[in-house]
Amino acid sequence: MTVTLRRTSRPSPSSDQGEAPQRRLGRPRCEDSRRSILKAAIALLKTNDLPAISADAIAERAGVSKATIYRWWPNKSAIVMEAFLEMVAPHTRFPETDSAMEDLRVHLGRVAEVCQSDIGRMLRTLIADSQANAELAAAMRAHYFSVRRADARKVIERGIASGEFRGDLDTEAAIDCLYGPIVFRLMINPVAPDAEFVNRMIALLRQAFLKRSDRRNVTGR
Amino acid sequence: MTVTLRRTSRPSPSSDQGEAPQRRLGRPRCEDSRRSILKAAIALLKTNDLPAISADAIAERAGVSKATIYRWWPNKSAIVMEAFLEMVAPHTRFPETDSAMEDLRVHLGRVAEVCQSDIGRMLRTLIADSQANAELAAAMRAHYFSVRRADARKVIERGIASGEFRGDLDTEAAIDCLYGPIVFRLMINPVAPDAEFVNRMIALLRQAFLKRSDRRNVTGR
DNA sequence: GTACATACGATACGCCTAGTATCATATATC
DNA sequence: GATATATGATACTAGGCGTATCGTATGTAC
Repeated sequence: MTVTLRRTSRPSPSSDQGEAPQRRLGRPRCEDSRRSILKAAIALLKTNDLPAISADAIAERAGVSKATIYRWWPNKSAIVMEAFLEMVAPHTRFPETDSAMEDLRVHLGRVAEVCQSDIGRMLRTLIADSQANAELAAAMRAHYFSVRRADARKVIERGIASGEFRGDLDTEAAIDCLYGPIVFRLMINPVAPDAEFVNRMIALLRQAFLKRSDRRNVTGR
Repeated sequence: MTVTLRRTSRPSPSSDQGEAPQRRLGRPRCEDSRRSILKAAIALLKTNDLPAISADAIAERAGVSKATIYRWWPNKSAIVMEAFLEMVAPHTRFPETDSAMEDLRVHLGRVAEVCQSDIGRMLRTLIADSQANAELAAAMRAHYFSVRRADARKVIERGIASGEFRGDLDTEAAIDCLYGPIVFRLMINPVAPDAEFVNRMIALLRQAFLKRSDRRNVTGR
C-alpha cells in the first residue's frame, strides 16, 4: 500500500473511487525515481532538520529533476511523510504473550528505542510540521496514529477480556496515558525517552490497569 | 523578570555577571517599541501559524522598523517565546485544597482550558519550532516546562507527605503521566484537550496515585 | 552647551528557497 | 505512427530572512 499525499491538482487515474489498477495511457511513472526521492529524503533527514533540507538538495541527491518531485508531491512534508510511512514507520508489532501488561511494556520499550534512532527525529519533525500543515496532520493521524491506537486498543481489550485488566478500564484514556508521556518526552526533552523511562511509567500505570488481585509482585524497573 | 533570548552578538551591559542595573550610556532602549513588538507578534499568532508570519509583518503591525526587531531578537521564535513567557504564559497557579489529587485535577483542567485558547496555538507553535531550534528548545525548558514541573512536583510531594498518595509514588513518572497525555493530545489531535479529557485521565491515574484506602468513592467523570 | 554613545526609522540589498513554467525528449498504449 | 504522459534541464517569479548603511533622536558625562 502506497500512501501518497498527492498534489491536489493531480487528477485521480480513473473516476474518483475504485482502486482501478488499470494501466493509464502514456509513459508510466518511473518507480525508480520515486523510490530514490524517498530514500534521498530519508538520508538527508538523518543529519538535518526538515527546514534545513531543500527540494533542490533532495533532487540532486536522488539524481532527479526538481520538476519531477513537484509533479508528484505538493511539498517537502508530503515527501517526508510518505517516506516515513512507507519505509521506516515502525513495523514494531506488539508481542503477544499471556500478559497484556507485559505486551504493552515491551512494545513501548521498542517505541522508545525507535525514538532514539533517526526515526525519532523524523517523527519529531513530522509532528512539528503538522502544526502548520493541516493536510500533513490529517495524513499522520489517518495513516499512523490511528493505526497505532487501534493496535494498542486491541491489546488493552484483550487484557480486559482475560480479566488481567480492570473491567472498567477506560481504554482510550489508557492509550493516551501510554503514548502521551513518550511523545511528550520526545518533543520536549533533548534526550529521547529510553527503556528505563518506559519501565518507570509502566510501573506506575500498572496500578491503574491491573485488577486488584494482580497488583502484587510488581517489578518492571 | 524579562526573559529575553538575546542576540548572541549583543554584548551584555556590564561584565558578564551581576545584575548591574546601572544606566548605560547613550539613548536607552525604547520600552514602547519592545512591548508593541511583542503584542504584534501575539496578535498575528492568533490567526496565523508562525511560518506564516514575517518579520516585516510584525514590524509593520508594531509600527516599528524591522531593524529594531533584529537588533534585539535573533529570530522570530525568540520574539514569540518572549511574548509567550511574559504576556500569556499561564499564571495558572495550582489550587491548594486538602486533596492533592483534586488540586492536580483542577489544575490540569485549567491547563486544558488554556490549550483551547489562542495560547494553546502558541504553545503548539513553540514546541513545534523547538524541534529545529535548539536555543528555543532550551529556553522553553528552562523558563516554562521546568517551572511547571517544579509546581507539580510540590503538589505531588505534598500528597505523599500527607498520606494521600502512595508512599512509593514515582514523582517524575507521575508528572510525565499527567502532562504527557495533554501535550500529546494538543500536538496530534485537531481538537484540543478539554475538561472531560482531563477528568477521564485523572479517573484512571488516581488508581495509581492514591493509597489503597482512598481508592473507593471515585468520581471525576 | 558640546561630546559621546547608543537606539530608532527607512531603505536597499544579498542570499536562499519554494514552487511554477517551458520545452525538448523518452516511453508507454492503441 | 498517433497519442498521452513522464522526465530532465533550466529559467523564472515571489517572498522571506537577516544584514548593512545612514541620517536622526535621545540619553549621559563633562
